[in-house]
Amino acid sequence: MIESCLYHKLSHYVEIDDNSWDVLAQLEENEEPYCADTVVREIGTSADELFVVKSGWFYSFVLLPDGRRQIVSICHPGDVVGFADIAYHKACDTLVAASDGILCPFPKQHLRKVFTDTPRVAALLFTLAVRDQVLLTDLVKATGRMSAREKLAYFLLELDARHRVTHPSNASFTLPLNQSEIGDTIGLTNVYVSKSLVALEDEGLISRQNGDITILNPADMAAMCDFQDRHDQMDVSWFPAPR
Amino acid sequence: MIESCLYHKLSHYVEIDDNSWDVLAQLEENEEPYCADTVVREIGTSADELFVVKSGWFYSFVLLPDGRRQIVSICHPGDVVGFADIAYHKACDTLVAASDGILCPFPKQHLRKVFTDTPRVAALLFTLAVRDQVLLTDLVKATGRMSAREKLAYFLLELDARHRVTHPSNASFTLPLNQSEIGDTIGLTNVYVSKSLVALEDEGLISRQNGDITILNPADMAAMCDFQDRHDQMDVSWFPAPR
DNA sequence: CGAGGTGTTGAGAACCATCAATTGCCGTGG
DNA sequence: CCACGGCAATTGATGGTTCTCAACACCTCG
Repeated sequence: MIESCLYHKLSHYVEIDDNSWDVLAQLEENEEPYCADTVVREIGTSADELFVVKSGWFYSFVLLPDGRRQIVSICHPGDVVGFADIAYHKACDTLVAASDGILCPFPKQHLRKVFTDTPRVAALLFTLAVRDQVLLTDLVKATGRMSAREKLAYFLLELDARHRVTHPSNASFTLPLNQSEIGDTIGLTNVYVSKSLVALEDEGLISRQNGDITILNPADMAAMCDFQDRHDQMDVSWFPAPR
Repeated sequence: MIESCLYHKLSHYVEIDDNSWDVLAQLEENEEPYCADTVVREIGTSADELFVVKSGWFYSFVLLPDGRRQIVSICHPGDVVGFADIAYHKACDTLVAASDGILCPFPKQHLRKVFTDTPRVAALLFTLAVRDQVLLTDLVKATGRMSAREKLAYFLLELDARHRVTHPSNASFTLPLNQSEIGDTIGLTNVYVSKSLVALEDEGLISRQNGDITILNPADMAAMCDFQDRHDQMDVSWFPAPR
């Protein structure tokens, strides 16, 4: 059993038997490196592949005709990318590399075998997809109903929570996104992201040192934006038994 | 084979063999009626059930501590509700009846049998869940990056598209939501929803007659908010074959 | 007739966007 | 080594979209 990001992340939630693992490992058979800011897959092009993130950060976004951009998903090592495209023939968003990184593409058709042969893995993938959906409801809540400072508190706590799954001890994390990208995620301008970050820092809620973020007061920040950690656990009780 | 909302809706996308249909029919075995504005399931309570909507409209929302509300999903007859809760032990949102209606609850544990015995149905449910995810990305795009008028154009077109799946000929549809609920969906106040609706009407894009909405100029409205119809088709090419 | 829910309209204020200028940083090339 | 350009972040001034508060009209239902 090879060590992998996907395994590392999933084993946080559920015990993966050898049979399931063989199937999962097939998803990471192929590797494709990408440089920062490279487009992986354009919106509207054929959506016949999904990806496992092996290293680096990626994100996907949609554009309005006049150039306004909304980032809808940020992807870290161990994440499965492209669930949204399973239901459609064409990609619903554009996927780009936020930093240098490696993706493992696998064909959508591969899922057929997963569903027929290893229902437990299918259930696991289902759960991952559904978790993405919950993350999106959190994002809707933020973009729809929060002030700028609350949006940023949510954004930073969410990245922190995700980081903690694989790095439980780290109090701070590196943020390889610029302020325009942050704004395009939570619905602000780059200018107001800057002003709000300064505000959070002045209040003593966070500190920053060249790209690294430290959450100084998680409790107050979480109260401020009603934050829920979606990454610490999942419900696997209904999963089919391992073969 | 009994006629049902679920069958009616799903058969729009994929041929459902008898074996699959038997499994799906089990999801609708039990019925529970709800009056308008009744809470079906509170956020934070045990999430061990999913629902098929048999009749009426339902929606689910989250609240911020100070009372701000964000509606994250609107559910019509034939929809499966509660995918988000599959990944967690506690419900992530509160589900209420928007109008009088009937739900068919079924236990989450039921999915185990679906995944082991009927992979094709599992794939179908997976696809429905993923479609919900795409609808959420559309909503994020609207709340994060659109003006009030654009948000409303998107909102109305989305409901219209959903309505057309089961009522292809109808040019207008009934909207059993008040303007506060509309605002809580797309991130506006009830006051500004009113003003923006009047604006759309003045421009000749829509017309209203006591609760019914008619989209007068779909093309211009769609261009205005870069609308994509997510309901006209789905990709079922990768599904396991019927048994 | 009165009460409550819903929608409309107006005035004022607040928050965030827009525009513009400045700083600092880094890599490049003279 | 220094000059230069480009990108990212910051800061300030101004303006606009939307929110808030308030009043009023309408309808339904008691």
